Amino acid sequence: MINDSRIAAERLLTWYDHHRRDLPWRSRPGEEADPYRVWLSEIMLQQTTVPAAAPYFRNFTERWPTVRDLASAPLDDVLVAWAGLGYYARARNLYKCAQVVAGELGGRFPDTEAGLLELPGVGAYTAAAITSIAFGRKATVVDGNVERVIARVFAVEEPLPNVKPKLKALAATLTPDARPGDYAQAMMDLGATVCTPRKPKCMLCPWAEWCAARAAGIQEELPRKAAKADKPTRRGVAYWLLNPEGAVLLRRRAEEGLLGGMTEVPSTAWTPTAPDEAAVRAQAPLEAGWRRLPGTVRHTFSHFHLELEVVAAKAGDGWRRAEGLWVPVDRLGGQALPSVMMKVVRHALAHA
DNA sequence: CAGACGTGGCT
DNA sequence: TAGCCAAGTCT
Repeated sequence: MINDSRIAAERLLTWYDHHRRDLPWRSRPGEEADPYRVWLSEIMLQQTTVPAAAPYFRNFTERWPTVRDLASAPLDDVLVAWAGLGYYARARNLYKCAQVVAGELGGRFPDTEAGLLELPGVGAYTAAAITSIAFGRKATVVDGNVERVIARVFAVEEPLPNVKPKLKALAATLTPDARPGDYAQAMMDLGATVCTPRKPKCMLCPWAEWCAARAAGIQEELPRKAAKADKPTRRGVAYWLLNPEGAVLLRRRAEEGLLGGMTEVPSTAWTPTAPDEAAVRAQAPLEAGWRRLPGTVRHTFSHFHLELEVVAAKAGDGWRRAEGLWVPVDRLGGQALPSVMMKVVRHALAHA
């Protein structure tokens, strides 16, 4: 058990100094942090791995070097740039947040947790991360990594998510006054590289000698988690429609909800049982000689599986009556197509 | 407050 | 293969 939090923090920071990773959003030692880059990276990293976020971060910062640049961009450009990263509400909130900061806040991010918490898309974790990393002020950062480290060090056996408040309170008892940003990143790095979910590398851990879970031999079992509900399957039919000019019919999804504001290949509703012939005809964007393409597009969202059949047709003279936007096939890359829709596109291109 | 909300990589 | 997992937030 850790009985001297000051010594534990120093030990962790020393470990961090020797194992600091070079990440695109991380400032060099001694270099002043840019709150915009810290904020942008933290939003992108929510529920997202470092390798997945890194290229997006590079693209965003190259295109929009400041929060004012981002706020000045059309929302659709931001959604196109975000396409493929997932959790699209983050992109919409990112844009809203940029408007607020560039507008009423005069281009400066709040430098307190309470102030940051007011911003769209910024919750407890992100507020603490920006406070400590961007502004060098003390804050207790608790993400999934930190929860795991704390659950193990203190051998907390109650399951997540109910035990979150307790883990945060325990984490706060360890947070030092010195080097807030480095400490926050050290805790997360420790969880990401040493105190990993499976096969933790306890031999490399700066806190191994104080770890209660390790002492009890239960480090791989912690943190315990409540069982998750299994995912239902929904089914639908997507419509691949080409006009005489070789353009594809796409639509913009509703601003709220799943894939909100993103572009899609038109489809029937996604329901537990596949739509029958009549339903497919009724929901088609146009009367046409629809023919079924072989195969199935499968995709898994956070809370359900999706199976899409694809039907294809060439639109006749009345093609202008279809609702949506016609996009030439070679310009689909400029659309805000989420991954599931990219799968549909690839499937149609391969089989149509 | 439990459920909605993406994706890709790893085991 | 099927499930688990990643620097969470919003409603």
